[in-house]
Amino acid sequence: MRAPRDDRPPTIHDVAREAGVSLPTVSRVLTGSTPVSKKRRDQVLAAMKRLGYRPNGAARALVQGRQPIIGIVTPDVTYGSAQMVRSAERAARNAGYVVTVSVIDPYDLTRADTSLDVLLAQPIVGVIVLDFDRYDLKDLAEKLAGLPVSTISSGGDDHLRHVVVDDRRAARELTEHLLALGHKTVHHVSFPGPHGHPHPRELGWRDALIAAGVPVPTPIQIDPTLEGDQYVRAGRPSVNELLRDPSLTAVFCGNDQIAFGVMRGLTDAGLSVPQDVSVAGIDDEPLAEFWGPALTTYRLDFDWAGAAALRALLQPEETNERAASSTFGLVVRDSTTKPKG
Amino acid sequence: MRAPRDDRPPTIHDVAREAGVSLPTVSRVLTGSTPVSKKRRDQVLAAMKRLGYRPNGAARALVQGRQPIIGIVTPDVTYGSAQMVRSAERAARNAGYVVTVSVIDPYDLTRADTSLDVLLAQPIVGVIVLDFDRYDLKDLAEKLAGLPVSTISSGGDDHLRHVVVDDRRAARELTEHLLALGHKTVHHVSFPGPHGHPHPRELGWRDALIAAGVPVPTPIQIDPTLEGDQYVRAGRPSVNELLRDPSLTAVFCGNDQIAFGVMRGLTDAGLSVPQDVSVAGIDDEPLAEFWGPALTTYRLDFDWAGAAALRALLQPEETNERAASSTFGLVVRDSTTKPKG
DNA sequence: CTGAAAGCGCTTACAG
DNA sequence: CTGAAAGCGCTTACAG
Repeated sequence: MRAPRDDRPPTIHDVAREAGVSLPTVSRVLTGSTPVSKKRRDQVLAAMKRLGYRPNGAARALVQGRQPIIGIVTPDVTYGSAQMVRSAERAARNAGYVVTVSVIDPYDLTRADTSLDVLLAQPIVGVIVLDFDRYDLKDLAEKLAGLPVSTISSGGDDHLRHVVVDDRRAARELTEHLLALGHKTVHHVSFPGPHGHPHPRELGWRDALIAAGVPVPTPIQIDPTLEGDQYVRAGRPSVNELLRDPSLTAVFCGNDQIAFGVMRGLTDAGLSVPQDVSVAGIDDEPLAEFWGPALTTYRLDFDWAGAAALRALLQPEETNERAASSTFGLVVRDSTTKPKG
Repeated sequence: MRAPRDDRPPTIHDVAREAGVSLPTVSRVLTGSTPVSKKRRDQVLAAMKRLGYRPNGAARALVQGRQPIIGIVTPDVTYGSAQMVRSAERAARNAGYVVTVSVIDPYDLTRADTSLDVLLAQPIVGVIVLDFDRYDLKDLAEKLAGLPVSTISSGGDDHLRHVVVDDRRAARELTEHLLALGHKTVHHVSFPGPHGHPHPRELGWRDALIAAGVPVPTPIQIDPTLEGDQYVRAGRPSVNELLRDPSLTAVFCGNDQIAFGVMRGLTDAGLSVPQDVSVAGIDDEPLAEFWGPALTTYRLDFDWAGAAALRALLQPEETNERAASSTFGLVVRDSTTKPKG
């Protein structure tokens, strides 16, 4: 039944024999759980080196009942999610965990299923779901049932540990900023939400328009199957649709990438930003301030959120945090101004 | 010794009892290795559902001797590495593996050590190292000794399975493009290589200048500890250094992000691109074509490379591939032109 | 400080 | 098609 020795890497057993000590002794120098005499410790260390021994995480995990792996599920790899992944990864590593990232496209459920199954077949401690808003909640919740899950979303869900990055509020404030400048209304190129539902960013935009009692233009939808780094491509063509409304003076875009594309499209159409049309994004990517004109946008707490989601997962008692750091807020730059005339 | 039942999730054993079948039967419906009668299969499935059973990957891994996890080590999360991670992840998933990503900063070896140790303590099949050029080879190779490793680098290493994305050639061709336009020489803002060594992109630039017999300006170094998405910030300040040389007419930047920052800095200094100074990047990020002016750059085979590195890891016999697809090559846009006069 | 033994949850020949 | 048993590599009480 046992595979021939050479097929498998050396085990603790080989090390023990090589070092002339018992199995538990090897284990002890590995874990440091119990003191081991210097002499034996050195023998063991030398034997490990000679054999090229590497501990088998699966075996260790089996015994200890849990494995230091945390799964991260993200709908795409945009600036924001990359930031959250990075900060969650850093926090996880500091806590002794390793992070496994699965990009699960809410618009490609067949592949998504495979991805999730592969992820969930791993011995993981729990799962962090980024931009939870974009998933069809029931499906995902069912799949994850029984596992510790922490989510980052715009609103939070009472049934799950969650961290709130308030996209909806950000979108509302951004829209209010444009209205306050004197625009009669604000158009919107929307970031895709879950199947058939608007993203909270679209809801926040709508909130502001309705509260102000101004007309609500039909939002322009971009192709939801675009890859995360291709949103900029969606911006340019959407300009054609925007320009059908001659009253256009201000656009709020579902993220900075889309805004970059829209600005480019407007320029190509002979319009200037912000003189003819004001444009705002959301995310505050590093390039936003370097664009010409520098982009008005909204800084979200991505760095904070990743780490907070990890805390929520590991320490449920202190859960359900809400972004409150000073890095959250409107960033007014050069791409928005008063309407002409 | 056994932990109280309620502390641990249900096992195959619980399912077997609940379903009134034997242990191997449950295992068989799980793996599909052997046919199971419809009646029992249904009983088992129902029991699993009732109990919320989820297979324990660690146990499975232990038995099978290998675990479907592949580690990816990357120095940062820039556009190129994000692309490679994505394509490797996709290929891995299709092959039934899950991918674990560790961002390991070549300039922060203390943290790097922890990261690597956590990663290597996991039961992984092998490791893919992205942008291998940026690491201090000996250290890393020693750590990874004995594990299957595949690398993506500019040159390849005979001791390791590797995939070549020829940065050096790309940098050379880009520099040649600028020289061919009539520039007397080309300045360089360099992308950080491994400690104390130039990155292949810098070498390629130097190759071209030396081959052309033109003077080689001192390359401008950016802060190597910058995060991957912050390179754009390095571009602007480097303009001050560039402008010390009054003969400046062309700059090749170590990546597109740096080029964006440099273009911004030049504009801020009252110079126009490309009339006063030509600027080229390397990577061809999605934004390169949307920038004003659209950036001349070099498209590298990131998508291909990630998948190829996975193949090299899993099928060493067909290893050591070299980028050859049609997506590899110079992309001339608006940011480069002939020198004035 | 050290060793013999049991057990983590699962899969895989083996024998029907 | 099905069940009893061994074993994957490691850790952890237990007994000295």
